[in-house]
Amino acid sequence: MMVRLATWNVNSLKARIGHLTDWLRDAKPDVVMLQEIKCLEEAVPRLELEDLGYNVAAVGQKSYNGVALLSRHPLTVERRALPGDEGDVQARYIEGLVELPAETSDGGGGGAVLRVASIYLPNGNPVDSEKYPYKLAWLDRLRAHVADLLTLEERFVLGGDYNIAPTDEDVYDPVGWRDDALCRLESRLHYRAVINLGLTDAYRAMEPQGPGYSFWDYQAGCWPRDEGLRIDHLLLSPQAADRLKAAGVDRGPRGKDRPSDHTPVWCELDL
DNA sequence: ATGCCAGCATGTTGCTGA
Repeated sequence: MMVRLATWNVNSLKARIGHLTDWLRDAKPDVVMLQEIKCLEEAVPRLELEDLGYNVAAVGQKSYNGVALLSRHPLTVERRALPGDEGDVQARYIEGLVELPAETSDGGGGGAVLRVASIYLPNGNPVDSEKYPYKLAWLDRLRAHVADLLTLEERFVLGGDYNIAPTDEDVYDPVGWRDDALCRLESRLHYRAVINLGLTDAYRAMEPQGPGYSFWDYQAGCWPRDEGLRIDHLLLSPQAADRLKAAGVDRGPRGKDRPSDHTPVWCELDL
């Protein structure tokens, strides 16, 4: 069974609900990780999503941040925050289990399970503010949690806006962005420490040459000039990466009227 | 060196984002 997953920073779920439902009807993903829903959990337009066949789980926050999971299959929430700092109140992490239909079982008798998470990693700018150490600490906490998850030897997909362009190939102007929190070496080293535990970047694994931009600033005509960055990623456990069949970026939603500044990144797993 | 755009709340201006 082919399972389609996608991650999309919608930059306000309320403002983007029309684009989101249009895209869900077109792309028909099984699981979607959303970021920057910018609303409380009770303000999520649940019925419009459920009408399209999705189960919905969200961790919300007024005005800022906020993450959600959508799944066409049964969904249970495992975590509503990234472990490692009880004092961190920003809504940036939700983790759940998706129960796939029983006929996709690999022999265990029951249905197969896929663990998924939606991640909104701190931006970190400006780098001389307290926001930058918060970003690096968040990456360290993520590394510790991924290390724990890997001991389970499960299939999992951690999708989200990582606010990291992993290499210069992922930036339209690497020199201009060299000292930015999304690109600077210290950020990349902390991110690579997560990847190097054994995760696979789905897009880069399938498209070694493609620019794969997923974000274009609203300003300065970045979209028409294709001046983008690849900062939204689907990171796969080894057991999920073994099943990776395709990955890509869907630029369609970024070209619409009143778009998010990000566009969906997707992958397909044969589970 | 700054603003460029967009969304939101503290709302007709300021904060935040990337």
